[in-house]
Amino acid sequence: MPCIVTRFQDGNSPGALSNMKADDLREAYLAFFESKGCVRRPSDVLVPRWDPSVLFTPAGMNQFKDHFLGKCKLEFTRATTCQKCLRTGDIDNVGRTARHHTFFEMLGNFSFGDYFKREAILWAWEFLTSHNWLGIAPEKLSVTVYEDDHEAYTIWSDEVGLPAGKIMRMGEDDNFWPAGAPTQGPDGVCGPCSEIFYRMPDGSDVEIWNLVFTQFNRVGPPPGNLRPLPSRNIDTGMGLERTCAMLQGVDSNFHIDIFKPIVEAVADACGRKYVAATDDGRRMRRIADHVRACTIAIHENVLPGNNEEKYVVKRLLRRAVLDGKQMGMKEPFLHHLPTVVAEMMRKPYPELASTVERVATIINREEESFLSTIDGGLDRIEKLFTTIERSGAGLVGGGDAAELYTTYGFPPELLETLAAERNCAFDWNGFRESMEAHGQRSGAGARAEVFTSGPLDALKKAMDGSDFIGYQALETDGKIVGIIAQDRLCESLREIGHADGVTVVLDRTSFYGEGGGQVGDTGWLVAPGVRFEVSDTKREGAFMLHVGHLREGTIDLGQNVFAKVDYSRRAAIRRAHSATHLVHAALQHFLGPHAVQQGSKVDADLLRFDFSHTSAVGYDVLEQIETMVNEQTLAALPVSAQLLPLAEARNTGAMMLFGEKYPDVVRMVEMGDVSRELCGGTHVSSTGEIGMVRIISEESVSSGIRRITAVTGLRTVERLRRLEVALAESAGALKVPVTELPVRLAAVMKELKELKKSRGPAAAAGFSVDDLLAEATEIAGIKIVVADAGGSDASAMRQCIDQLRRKASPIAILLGSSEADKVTLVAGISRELEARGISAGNWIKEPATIVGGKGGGRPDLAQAGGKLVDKLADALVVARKTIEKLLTN
RNA sequence: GGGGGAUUAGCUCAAUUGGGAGAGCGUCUGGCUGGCAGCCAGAAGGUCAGGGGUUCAAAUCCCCUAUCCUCCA
Repeated sequence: MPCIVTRFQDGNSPGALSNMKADDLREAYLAFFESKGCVRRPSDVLVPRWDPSVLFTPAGMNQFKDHFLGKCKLEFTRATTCQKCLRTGDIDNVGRTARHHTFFEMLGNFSFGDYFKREAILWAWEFLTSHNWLGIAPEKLSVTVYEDDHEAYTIWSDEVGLPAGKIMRMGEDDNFWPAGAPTQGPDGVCGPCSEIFYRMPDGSDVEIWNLVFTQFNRVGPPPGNLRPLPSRNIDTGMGLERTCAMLQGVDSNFHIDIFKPIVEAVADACGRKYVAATDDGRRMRRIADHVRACTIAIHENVLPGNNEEKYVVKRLLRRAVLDGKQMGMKEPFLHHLPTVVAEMMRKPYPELASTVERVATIINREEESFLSTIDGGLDRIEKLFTTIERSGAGLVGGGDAAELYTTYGFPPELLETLAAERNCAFDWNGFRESMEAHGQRSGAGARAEVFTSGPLDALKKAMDGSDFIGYQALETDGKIVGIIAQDRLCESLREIGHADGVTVVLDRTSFYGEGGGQVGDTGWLVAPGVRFEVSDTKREGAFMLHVGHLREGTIDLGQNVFAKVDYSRRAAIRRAHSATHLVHAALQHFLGPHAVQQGSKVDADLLRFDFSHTSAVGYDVLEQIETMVNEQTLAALPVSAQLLPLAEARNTGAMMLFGEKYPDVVRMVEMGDVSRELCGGTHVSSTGEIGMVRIISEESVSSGIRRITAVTGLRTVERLRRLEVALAESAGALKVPVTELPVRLAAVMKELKELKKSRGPAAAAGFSVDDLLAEATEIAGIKIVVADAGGSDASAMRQCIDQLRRKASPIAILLGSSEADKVTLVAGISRELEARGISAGNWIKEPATIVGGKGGGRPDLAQAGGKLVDKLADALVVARKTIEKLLTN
């Protein structure tokens, strides 16, 4: 692939190491802070699934939340990272401005109760200005501090030596984190910050570095609500892209060495030239940004979808497709771009290369799906335009546009373009109002706090977690270290028969908490005179939470109990979990390496396994997979688990999931030489224990993801038995051997159908059309049939009328039938009578009232009904009189 | 998590105020035919997503469930 070298004018170079490449800046920053004692940590994943309060990693500090709160044991108190981040708050500005992105990288250094303001400020200054590092001319830099933060001000002025004119004091909206926290909230840790700005060649000041000094705990509204924290933290961030732009002397982040080639690849894919200051230039930058974000998100297995982070990816992709469409692109083109993104990111994130093909496929699919959504909306839009033209309004209403958008996903920008082609205006204000209303209706979801807190926080400070010994033992002594009822920590539990589950935490347990797809254990916590039934086990951090009900006695904090896992259930879960690994391996073998796990649920002798695959897995392949898995269970392969460093596990080729962040030491589960997977779950010791594995279904669960459900062990036996009984009973009923059931059944069905067909609808009701015709009376050459059709239903009578009309026109027919508590009448007349102004609908009205009902229909056929079953005969008499009168007039 | 929409023949989709379930393509049969989606005639093919309700009558109105699409968080 072409590597485009961006050249810069020397006149713009800010210092000694000008024109520094992004890769070099990243390395320099991390190396510098390493030299200050910070531990270099890898970037956290872009999608932190462990953190429910955010969809994407928004900042470098995210992976250190627990460190900041002292919620975990600190193995280091200084750290530095280059973090992949994604934010959508400023999405509308992306492409329009020089500095806004969705995806970006943030360089940061962090202190957890270690160094504070002085070091953070001095080091930042050193890194920026020292000729050993960036060597930026000091006169180009200025800073801000929070208005009350005299400490920071003094460091900047006295120690760094910045003149007063270069230090601005700003209010809480600009220089506090979270913004406006002192007066507006939220409660919790917060602090002033200090920002460093660079004077660009055009005279504007660009913020390149933010130093956050978290030193307060906010408690309620002011005054006096900011309490000093015992341990103060440093959280800093320097935007990689904008700092690069500064160093490389380019006017936009999109023109730095790792970004410009992506923008130009977009231009190539669109077959036109990139000209920065045009609408298309803006579109290309936006596409480049969005594709960069999506490439990495999809790499982490976040596929475009309908909620949460999946929806963000979808929205980004669709915006990019739309931009292409607005530039005249008719075919998918985005999928050419991930390769370029991976190449630009090769140094820091080499793993992107391994999934780039898959990413491209997924992007292509989403492009196609969006294009077909647009196609689907087009005929709807035609209808809209015809009504607009008819009304002569010359305006596409905002409400209509919003409906098209929210219901059918048709983008308003495109609608505006189409409207313009027909000389129609577009009501953007109305559109925004309608969207506002839609937002109101949807209801704003409660936003999770940045730092969540719960009843376990105190426990987390006191200990690392429960000691889990459930891999080896299913029974153990343990001490109760926490009791949580109604979301609150309690000293004891005395009430028997409480409705809501209570959570018990032990210092040591054999109970496996739900995780890794495996369901939680059940069982008992017992002590003399005490029985606590555990109905589920969950986990939070390293704590196992035994959820259940007290059945006997009382329990207290500090008490010792004996924890007994339900043995046979756990054995069944083990079987299913080990079978899952075999199924996973077999899928990869038969479908290819793309068929990676997307999620799973492992229950007692039941497993559900989701994996990436774009089409249905054929029956024959399923059969092969099932056979392979059963061969492996019959071979009774040894299963072992061992702890080893992550790097070592990676070298063994163990199955690892992209986008998962693994701890430094991982647990690797091996089954013979057929499966090697990182897994924290519980497993059999030989695959022979699994018993027979049967795949019972294969289905689509969302686009690009298939689901296999299978049973193991005793459940397979039960299932087979149940099916056999059903088969045997069916065969018995048809009096054939089981093996001949399909043939016989087909024959019976065929016979039944032919039988039904050979008898007409009238015959089914016990009379014939010919009989009716024979009983017909005649007035003025027109036949009249009025008859009781027994128990026929309305449909049979209709067909009967049709036959009569075909056989003997002109004719007027009215049939009635009765069931237990219901009378149905159907009347029909032939076309000639209809032409004379006679209406079946009018005819049927009077008889209908006789049976206590009403009815109507079309002139040539009408239907009515009533409740008075014994009046049917009367109704028929009336019907005959009525039609005779109508015909003689 | 919430809002809107959809679900009808193998496929793509129609069906006015509630009143007889349709078309095109595909399939099958027969006939015609020197072409680019050949033409003509005929036939088969339906749990109108499932369940409940309103009504004399429901594909159509109401409620519930499932699945899919879509917007928002």
